[in-house]
This record gives sequence, C-alpha cells and structure tokens, in this order.
Amino acid sequence: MSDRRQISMAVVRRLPKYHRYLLELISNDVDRISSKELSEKIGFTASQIRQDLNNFGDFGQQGYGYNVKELYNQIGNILGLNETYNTIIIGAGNIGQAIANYSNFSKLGFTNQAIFDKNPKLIGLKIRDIAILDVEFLEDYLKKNNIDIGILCTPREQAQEITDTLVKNGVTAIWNFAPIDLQVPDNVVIENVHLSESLLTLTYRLNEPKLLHDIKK
Amino acid sequence: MSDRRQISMAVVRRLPKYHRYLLELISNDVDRISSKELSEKIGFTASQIRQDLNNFGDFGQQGYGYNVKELYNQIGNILGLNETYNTIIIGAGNIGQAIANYSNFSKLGFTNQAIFDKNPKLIGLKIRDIAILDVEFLEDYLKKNNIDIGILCTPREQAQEITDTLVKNGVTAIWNFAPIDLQVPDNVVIENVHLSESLLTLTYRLNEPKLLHDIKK
DNA sequence: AAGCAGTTGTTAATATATTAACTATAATGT
DNA sequence: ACATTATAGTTAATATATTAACAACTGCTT
Ligand SMILES: NC(=O)c1ccc[n+]([C@@H]2O[C@H](COP(=O)([O-])OP(=O)(O)OC[C@H]3O[C@@H](n4cnc5c(N)ncnc54)[C@H](O)[C@@H]3O)[C@@H](O)[C@H]2O)c1
Ligand SMILES: NC(=O)c1ccc[n+]([C@@H]2O[C@H](COP(=O)([O-])OP(=O)(O)OC[C@H]3O[C@@H](n4cnc5c(N)ncnc54)[C@H](O)[C@@H]3O)[C@@H](O)[C@H]2O)c1
Repeated sequence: MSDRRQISMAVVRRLPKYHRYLLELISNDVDRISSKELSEKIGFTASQIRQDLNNFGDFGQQGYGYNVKELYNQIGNILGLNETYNTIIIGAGNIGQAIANYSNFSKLGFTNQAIFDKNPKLIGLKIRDIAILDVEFLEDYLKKNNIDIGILCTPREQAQEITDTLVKNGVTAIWNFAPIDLQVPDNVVIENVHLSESLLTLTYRLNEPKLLHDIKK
Repeated sequence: MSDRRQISMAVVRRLPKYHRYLLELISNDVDRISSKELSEKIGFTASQIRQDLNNFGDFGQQGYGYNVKELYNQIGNILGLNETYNTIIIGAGNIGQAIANYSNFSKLGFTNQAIFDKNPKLIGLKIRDIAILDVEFLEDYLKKNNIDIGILCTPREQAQEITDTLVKNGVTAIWNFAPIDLQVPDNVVIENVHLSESLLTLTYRLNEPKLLHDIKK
C-alpha cells in the first residue's frame, strides 16, 4: 500500500544535514555507518535518525547499518537532486549577486538562467556569463522559458508584485530573501530566508540569561 | 518570584516576526490590536500569540488588547534591541560583501566595525567606508576592540579555525554562513544560515507529492 | 451605574515530535 | 552450523508545542 502521510517540516529540515554529513563520510572513504555512529557526528539521537529515514524507506540493514553511498543517493533523490532545476534571480543587488556568483549550486543541479533588475545601470552587465535583463521583460521571458525556481532578491516593496508575475507564469517555487510573507496559491512553495530575523534570534540569545532573570511572575 | 524557564526556540523564532508586523502596524498608524486581529495578519493562532507574549510579561489588557507601540518596544527589548552591537565580518567574498553593504542592520543597532579577509587583492579595499583588513591581524584586533558578534563568511574549510580565534578572544555570538556545524563552548551562541540546506527544502517540497506517492509500505 | 461585549492571562486538552524500548534480522567469529 | 553481537525497523512512552476553553477583568454603551 502506498502511504501518503505528509512528512513534517521538522523532518524535512534535517534531510539536507544528513546529505551534507554523508557526503563528508564519502570523502573520508567511509563505506558504512550505523545510526549510533552517525548520531555522534551529526548530533541527532540514533532513534531520531532511524525514525527520519524510515519515513522514506528501509535504507539500512539490521546488524550492518547503512551503506553510506547508497544512503547519500537516496537522500539526494528524496531532496529532488535527481532532477535539475532552472532558476532565475530577480533583483541583482547585494544578495542577488552573491547568489549568482556562488558556483556550488550548479554542482547540485541548479542552473541559473537569467537575472532581472530594473536599475538601468545594472541591466546589460554580466555575472558569471549571465546577463542582467530588464525586469520589464520578465513576464515575456517566463512565457518562453521553463523556470522551476524564482530567487527573489528585490526590496520588500516590490516582492509581492514580482511574486504575482512569477506565479501567474507558472513558477511554483520561490526562494525569498525579502522580509515579507508572500501571498501565493496552495500549489506554490515558498522558502523564506529572513536574514534579519535570523540575526535577531542571536541577540535574543545573547541577552536571554539577563532577560529571564528579570522577568517576575 | 522570578521564573527562569528557558524559552523554546520555537517561540524565539517567532519573536522577530511579531516585531516586523508590529512595525508595519505602527507605520499604518494602528494604535491597538487584539490577538485575534494580529492572528489574522500574521498567521499564528490568537491563542499562540497570547501564549508567546505571556512568556515575557503581561503586555496586554483584557477588553482592550495590546498597545502596538508598547508591544513593539517590549519585543524589541526582549530581542536585545535596546542594546547596540559591534560586529565584524570575516570573509569579504560574495556573502560578506552583501552583508557589509546592507544598510538596514545599522538601523537596528548593529555597527560593523571591520571586515577581514586573507586575499591580498581584497585587503585595503573599502566597503561603505570600512576597510578590509588582513585576517592575520584578527586576533590582535579582537584583543583591542570589543566585538559582540562575528559574522562568519569564509569558506567551510577555514570556518572552524576562525571560530576558535573569535571564541578565544571573547566573542560570544557567531552568525555563521559556512556550511558546517561549528564547535564552540556552551557560553557561545551560534546562529547558522545554511543557504544550501534552505534551498534543498524547496526542491524537496517541489517533489514531495510524487515522492510520497511512490513510497510503498 | 449596570450590563454587555470584547479580550487577556491562564489552565486544560490535544496534537506533534522526540526518545526509549523492543523485536526481528543480518553479520561475524568460533 | 551455531551462538553471539550488532543494528535496523517499529512500537510504545515521554516530552514538547499548539490549540481550545474559560474565568477575570476592562472599556464602552445606554
Ligand atoms: N543584503 C543583506 O544582507 C540583506 C539582509 C537582510 C535582508 N535583505 C533583503 O534582501 C533583499 C535584497 O537585499 P539587497 O541587499 O540585495 O538589496 P539591494 O538594494 O542591494 O538590491 C535590490 C535590487 O533589486 C532591484 N530591484 C528593485 N525593484 C525591482 C523590480 N521591481 N524588479 C527587479 N529588480 C528590482 C534593485 O535595482 C536592486 O538592484 C531585500 O528585500 C532586503 O531587505 C538583505
Ligand atoms: N554565496 C552564496 O550564495 C552561498 C550559498 C551557500 C553557502 N555559502 C557559504 O557562505 C560562505 C561564503 O560564501 P561566498 O560565496 O561569500 O564565498 P567567497 O569565496 O566569495 O568568499 C569567501 C571569502 O573568504 C575569504 N577567506 C578565505 N579564507 C579566509 C580566512 N582564513 N580568513 C579570512 N578570509 C578568508 C576569501 O578570500 C574570500 O574572499 C561559504 O562558506 C559558502 O559555502 C554561500
């Protein structure tokens, strides 16, 4: 019987970490690993590791453990890395350029096909051989090209409008760096990278001891 | 009695979002808001909002709701934004420069005091008036200056070594962009921004419907 | 001034996530 | 071949997080 329980985000967010640690094991020529050993490296409990993996299949073998290479490939497949992805970046500012310049994403199967901006000073420039195009042509471009993921790097004010254009033209995944919660239909997936929020959790924790001491109930 | 229960990260990660929405309300001249109204905007349940806030104090008033400005300030204080922070960036590449160029952090009280790199081509250049220094002088610099937060933007291979230098010289908070789990003593707080992991959760979700259908139990 | 509607703080119930315990099985050594 | 050990998969127990319920209180209306 197929089993369509949806996997919780808590589990999903651990998967890339398994993937990363398994790659490290491969590069150290480790062939097999038990949940217990992996537990000690990765910092999850052995039980959690077995639970997590079992959501997706029986990848291990009793008395033996997991074959590192096979598990790495399986998790890669679960994460969708058996496919390749066409991306575009909208907003060629600080973050947009940083992402465009990062070469490692292509190793994972991501190909950035275009960059869009509205600033005439940027339009026409190239980043790693990809020209920055006028955002005016975004809709047109989307109609002619099959884009899987939109990487949204514009200021907050423009983010929803760009999102609407992306969604209207068939993009179903958005990696969003703007500090806003985008409105999209149910079939579109969004992953937010809210850097300021991330930074504020750090200052929270820096001050927490003092803070909790001061709270009187 | 003071009450030192430690607040769960689930709660802490929601706090910056409250802060952001409250600022938006302020800029829309909204004076007061109930947990129910806020719930509709922010997308948490009203119950959760009241629970979250009550961890830190009695900020609302029955029959009235919350005073927006006051709550905004309270949450700012909880997040440590009543203090200011000196930061340094280590690694002046794509991400390091993107962060250095971003002007909004200073509005929140973060002052980037220096940038370090080991690439001679970068050393001496300036980003928003801050010179890029030779990382050789990092330790020396830390001994002479009071730095609250290290922003780690080097490649993975160098990240632990830089971390050790930071920690050894009194830095107790690290905002880490390198794809590695840093080892630090208990008193040091780390916030990871693992961009590749974030992107992989997106591809996971793009493929999830097909994936779960294929899993046979 | 009294009563009603609205809303919090708080406690209780439920749901979810994590950890532990157990069972079945495979690998290994004698 | 058999016994022993290791270890996954799975079920059960526990812990955590979320949601719901409700009593206490406030502000507003009449
Ligand atoms: N850089 C950071 O460290 C940082 C930190 C936190 C949040 N963010 C967020 O990330 C996003 C990008 O930040 P950034 O620092 O790269 O900003 P940036 O100003 O450097 O870049 C934004 C780019 O978007 C372009 N743009 C504006 N409107 C556009 C439109 N309609 N279509 C296409 N392009 C458009 C601008 O011309 C600019 O080049 C912002 O929303 C910002 O709030 C950035
Ligand atoms: N740019 C991205 O989109 C992206 C995505 C995912 C992860 N990351 C991670 O973020 C980190 C930075 O990425 P990037 O794209 O900015 O890389 P980058 O190569 O552009 O920049 C790294 C910088 O660190 C400097 N450096 C190297 N060793 C150093 C040392 N010991 N001390 C000081 N500086 C040193 C290099 O000279 C370089 O300027 C990396 O760990 C990378 O894996 C980046």
